[in-house]
Amino acid sequence: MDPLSTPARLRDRATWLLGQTANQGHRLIGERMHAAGVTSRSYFSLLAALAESGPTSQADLGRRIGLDRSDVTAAVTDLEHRGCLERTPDPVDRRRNLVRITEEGQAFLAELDAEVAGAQEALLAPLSPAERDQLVEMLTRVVEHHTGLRLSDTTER
Amino acid sequence: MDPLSTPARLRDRATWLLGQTANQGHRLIGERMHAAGVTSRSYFSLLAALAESGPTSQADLGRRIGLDRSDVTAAVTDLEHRGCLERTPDPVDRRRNLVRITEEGQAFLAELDAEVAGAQEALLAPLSPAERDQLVEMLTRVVEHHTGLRLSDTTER
DNA sequence: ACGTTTTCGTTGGCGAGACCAATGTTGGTC
DNA sequence: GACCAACATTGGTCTCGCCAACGAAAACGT
Repeated sequence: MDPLSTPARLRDRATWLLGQTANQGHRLIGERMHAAGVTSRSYFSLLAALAESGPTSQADLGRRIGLDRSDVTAAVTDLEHRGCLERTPDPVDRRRNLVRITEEGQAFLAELDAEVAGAQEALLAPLSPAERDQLVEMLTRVVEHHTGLRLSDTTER
Repeated sequence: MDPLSTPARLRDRATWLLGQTANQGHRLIGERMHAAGVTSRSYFSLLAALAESGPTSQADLGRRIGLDRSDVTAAVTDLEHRGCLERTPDPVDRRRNLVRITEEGQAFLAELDAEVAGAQEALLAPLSPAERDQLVEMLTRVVEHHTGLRLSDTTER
């Protein structure tokens, strides 16, 4: 009837719903990041990886967050100019650049982290806390199944 | 510990999990579409919308599946060359092109539909049927909340 | 009846993201 | 010492989503 309704073949597909939901999440995070002065979503991933694992080579950094080495280079260069991290040659292996987060970068990460947390809240607003946990658990299982990664916290029990 | 593990700040976020899952679905569908001779994912959406609602203008078509008018033009042109649809000027409103699906297009849609269905199965393999229903229901609620659309089948009770 | 506004299809282009290739440098291996 | 692998960097391609502008045509307001 409604000439503007979404085709049933789309709206019943989990893949389409996942794409729509992921788009909303991207949009919410993008808006908040942009307000914080960041154009790329990967900056948060980079800073988070750095904060959690100390000085790292750019290649490891990219492998960890699923970013191409070339894209890591560009992002690290920009973040370096902002004073969020330092890039120094590794004295042990002179092929590598040791990237370490600065205090300024940690403060910026905290700011972005708050924005990201707010985006979660906004995205999952129509779901109860129990449902959100359920959703995260199911998605974790699906991602683990297809990537072979272990995302579950096996260490914190 | 593991130097290649995903940062906790990412793997615990619903937005990141949704993005990862959507990417997997995206990849599965892309592979199957490519095998069927289609490079763009929007072709399925277009054919589905046409099959479900009869002859439509390109603008309505785009609004329905969330595609820009310019991109609709390119896709319709290609699908027309493949013989999947016909594009004729609307005698009532001569600004519009009436797009209608051909029998060949319906057969192609059926083929793509089978591929898409297979991708669902592959993506949600680690979930039980009840969990899949739950996931779809929750995602539907989230998408409805953010888009204002009514995706639920209110007509089929 | 007529000027204004809106809609339509089309073309062209922009920017972000993901990906790939080549290059020069350095480490490791045999 | 020769050969291969990994690193960071540059530069390129391709897809998507989006926007701008255009001419044609319909709808609207007075």
